[in-house]
Amino acid sequence: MKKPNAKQRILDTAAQLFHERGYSEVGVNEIIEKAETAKATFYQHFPSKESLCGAWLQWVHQRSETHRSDILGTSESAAEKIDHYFQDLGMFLTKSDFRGCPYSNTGAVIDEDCACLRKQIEEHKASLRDFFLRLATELVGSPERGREVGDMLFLLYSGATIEAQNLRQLWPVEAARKSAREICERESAAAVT
Amino acid sequence: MKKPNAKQRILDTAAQLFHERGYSEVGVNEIIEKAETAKATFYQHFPSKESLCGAWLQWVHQRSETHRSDILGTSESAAEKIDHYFQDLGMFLTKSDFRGCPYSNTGAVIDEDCACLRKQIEEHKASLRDFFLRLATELVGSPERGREVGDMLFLLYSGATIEAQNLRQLWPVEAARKSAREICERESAAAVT
DNA sequence: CACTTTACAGACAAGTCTGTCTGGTTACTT
DNA sequence: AAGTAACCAGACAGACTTGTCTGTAAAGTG
Repeated sequence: MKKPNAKQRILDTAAQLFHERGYSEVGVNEIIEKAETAKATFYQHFPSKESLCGAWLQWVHQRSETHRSDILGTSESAAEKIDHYFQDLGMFLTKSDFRGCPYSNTGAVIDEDCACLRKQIEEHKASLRDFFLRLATELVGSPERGREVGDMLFLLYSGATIEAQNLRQLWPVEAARKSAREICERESAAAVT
Repeated sequence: MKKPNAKQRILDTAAQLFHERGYSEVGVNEIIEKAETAKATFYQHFPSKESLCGAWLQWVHQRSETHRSDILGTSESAAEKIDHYFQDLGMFLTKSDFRGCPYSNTGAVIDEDCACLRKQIEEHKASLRDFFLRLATELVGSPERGREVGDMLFLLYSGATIEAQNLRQLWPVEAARKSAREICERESAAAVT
């Protein structure tokens, strides 16, 4: 159980701290201290704190993309996959003390000219939206209706995430999940017609 | 057109800056400079920056409560009131350059021990949820079903707000509005039965 | 062995942050 | 006219911020 190299340690530590308290509330000094490394080493690997934030968000993106494609790869029905995803959200939020979406939390504190980070947020959200769009289209058959239902699920998911964070409670996720299940039932029934 | 007193100037300036860039990204120095007042005056009226934040959130809460009770007071149907509220959200976000909910944005950057601010967030969200709950219950008749539909609308509203902020685009609000309209149609049709 | 990469410790710069304090000025009220 | 409350300018403390720089030590590679 050797400890990983400095860059990885910095990234791991930053991931934890950024997620727990938010990008703007964590300083480089704290990160290197907790990562047990030196400031020179930090700036050898990351040209700035902002670029570390970018690396962190990319890492999160990769994880969540993998998670979604794992779900898409199962033999479950579209409705089951959607339900599965909401269930996992609940587990994730419970585990991480109700700190919600790293992208939304970061987007709320960076200024307009962090174009690179903004783009990452945009791309992540587009990918998440697309996930729901695909499943909804599979569910209802029609692409037009699929887009509508997909966006609805996407917004329910986002709303549940942010309100669970605000209230430090799980019920928004459970309410969203129940709503999603209801939508799936109705839409798949309508699709048969 | 005399300029208002110092306290009001500080509050107005802080309201603008906090909303534009977020609580944690705006310093006391900038506030007093833009409000054209002195630091001593600031601390004469507000014991701390945090208490100014509390005053700001309270002010926002009052405005939004008034807005909601204005809507509730009209002669429109429940479905029209809900649609009205989503429409107003779109106008608000467009006007304020897609900076979303002050409460969510603040909640993402304050730490766990700002109990006072946390409570304000909780209360505001409870009041917003209650607004949708009342309208949904009016719409569907049954309180049980009203709670479910109300929560769904609440989460759609929150999701639309946060994603419009993340993407700097209006479509999440329009999608949520359309979904809400659909829900209202269906539920009120079901309620007649 | 020599060379290069990686990492370390930490001083330092230049600025920011919140909050305190001193002292002086304006304006309203009695 | 005297007194009081509000206000203002700004120095100051003490801690924090990101980022640079110097110099050293260890580890892997030819």
